[in-house]
Amino acid sequence: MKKGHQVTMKEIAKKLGVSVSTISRALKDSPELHPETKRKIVEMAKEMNYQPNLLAQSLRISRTKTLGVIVPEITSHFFASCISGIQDQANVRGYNVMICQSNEHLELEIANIKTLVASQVDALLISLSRETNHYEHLFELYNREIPFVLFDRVQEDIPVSKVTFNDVGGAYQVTKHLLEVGCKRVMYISGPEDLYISKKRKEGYLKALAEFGVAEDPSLIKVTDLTSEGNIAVAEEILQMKERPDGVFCMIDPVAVEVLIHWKSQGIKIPQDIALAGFTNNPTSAVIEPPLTTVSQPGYEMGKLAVSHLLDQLDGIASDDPISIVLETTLIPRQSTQISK
Amino acid sequence: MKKGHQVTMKEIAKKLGVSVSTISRALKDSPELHPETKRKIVEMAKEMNYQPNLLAQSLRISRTKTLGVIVPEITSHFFASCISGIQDQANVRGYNVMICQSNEHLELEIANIKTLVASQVDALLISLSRETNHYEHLFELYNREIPFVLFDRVQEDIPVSKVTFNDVGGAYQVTKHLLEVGCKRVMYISGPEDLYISKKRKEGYLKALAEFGVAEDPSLIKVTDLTSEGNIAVAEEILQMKERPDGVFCMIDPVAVEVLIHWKSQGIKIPQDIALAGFTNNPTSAVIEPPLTTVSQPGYEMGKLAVSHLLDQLDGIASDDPISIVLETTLIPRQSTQISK
DNA sequence: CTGTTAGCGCCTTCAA
DNA sequence: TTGAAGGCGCTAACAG
Repeated sequence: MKKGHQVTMKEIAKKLGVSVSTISRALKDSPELHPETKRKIVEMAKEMNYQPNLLAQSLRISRTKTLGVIVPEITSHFFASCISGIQDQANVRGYNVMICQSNEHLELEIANIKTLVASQVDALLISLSRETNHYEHLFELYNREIPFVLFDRVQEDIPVSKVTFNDVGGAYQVTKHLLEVGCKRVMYISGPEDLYISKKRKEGYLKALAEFGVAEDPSLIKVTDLTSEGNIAVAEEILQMKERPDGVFCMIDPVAVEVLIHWKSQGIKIPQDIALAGFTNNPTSAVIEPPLTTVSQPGYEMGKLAVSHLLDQLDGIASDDPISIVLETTLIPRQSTQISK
Repeated sequence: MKKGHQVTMKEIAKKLGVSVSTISRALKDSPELHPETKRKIVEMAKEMNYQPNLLAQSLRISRTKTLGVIVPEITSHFFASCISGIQDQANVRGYNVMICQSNEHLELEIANIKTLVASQVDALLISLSRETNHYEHLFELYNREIPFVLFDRVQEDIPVSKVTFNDVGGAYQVTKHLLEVGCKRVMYISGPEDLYISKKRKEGYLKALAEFGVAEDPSLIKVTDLTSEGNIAVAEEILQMKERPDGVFCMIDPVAVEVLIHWKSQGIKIPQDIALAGFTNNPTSAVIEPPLTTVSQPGYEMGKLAVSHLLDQLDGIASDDPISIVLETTLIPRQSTQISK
């Protein structure tokens, strides 16, 4: 199959017996042009169904008005929300968006960056993959002076703007909530320990404990690799403990969901035996039984803000100096922590 | 902020004292070239960190190796899966992807098409918005000979290839299942009646009834506008019926989920009082209480297949004659229809 | 084996 | 008020 022919300025020019530059001027409503000529050209363009070739335009002005986006996973509801916010805001500002997913692989992340750069996107928005443990590709972007921002999964040492959630605050809120409903032994189930959010949420967890005068207990911090098997293994491990926790805060909702299902299958009552909370506010968490207490992160807002700031920088409205934008999270208390005493 | 400069062939040429065409040839590994020259050029290109400008390349060869995708909603898990499949398969075949969402609006759908066409995508994959009730924009694409395929939300009269699920079959499966577990009065909750899937799933529903010798009963077909309010209104309506159904098949999972939640809040036991089933197999449906019987649609596979076929057509491997690819669905029986007698 | 030339579609001086 | 010329970065036919 071959693509049909697109009308070009040249053809309009020939048809009307004028030069291509006149067409160009007429179509961008240049004032220095006879109104009558302009009218005729605009009319003819419409009649011939002329559509400007963005490729040629971009090549000429060396700007594509396109942003590149890299996320770990499109199928994650959270990242889908971010993308949605990015797109909407980009469109508002007259930009298009090219989206790639890294599938949580460093290698793909690097390949995606390369593709997007080759496609001459004006700037990038990146959320790092779980595998990303070195950052040369990002420093290279920086050195090549290709504007970009990091969002959600960020790396602190890269000198670009970052948009994140107040992870410490969110984890603090939820831990505090567990303590307030009466939990005495609150556990934190963390993801891989080198992940940014693992660290930040642990920080919030410890902060709440400290505030309530509860001593840190290493046996009350478990680590999962975030796979289903890993999550369920941790859930089972907890059941085997001599002294079980009476409240558990999972770093992310999917872990909490799998723990909850496993425990229910073992006859554990939630929240009576163990209260359980997550973080992210996935759609699933609201409908599971019992509904899961969690912390909501406005992904759509995050996407919008990231684009706004990035374009402000591009347009010179905002300074090029990197800033850190921190979005607040909201505790969503549900039945999984509603201990009636 | 201004974007940093990108190295061009011209610069490599000047540095090495050869012509630009020689550079071009070396970089695409042309055989008619002195190996030594080639070596030097490739080396220098790497040293200068040369990256080809896809824009210029595309303009020259008038092919972008980019596909445009339009979906109603990225945040829907099903469409996210499709996108994921589209991207993966496109990458395998050396294509990039630009994604747009219509947010279920016809106007945005039209605007998206325009943008993607202006960006010179080689072809499009489109899933129609709910609002789309006329099809001039698609016929225009067709007339302009821009290759495209429709997937999931299709319109039958457009002479292009379509990828769909066997909706009739899926609805038949799930209705039959309800009848087999002992339901006597099976209801179908439909979406807006002009939607393709509303019609097709009704067809499957009726087919199963007929096969079981059950007469069609108009009072056992309800229509929702698919909003939360609409869904809950229908749920409540059913409770008010003198003769309630004992089994209900909802056109899509989200409807079933909202019905289920409303009924539970009213003290209805599922499946004992009324058995309930959906269609789509959203992640939510597996964790709700009771887990929802539904029909799974492999979105990722759909995306992959749509791209494969489209690119086969583009590459002349497949005929340009439109075909219809129909994917089979799978019944996922869960507790919401597990009536123990 | 390599350079010259021409042009993809568009925009923008510079002249007229 | 309009046209001619040059060039964005790259490829490809045509000469040598």
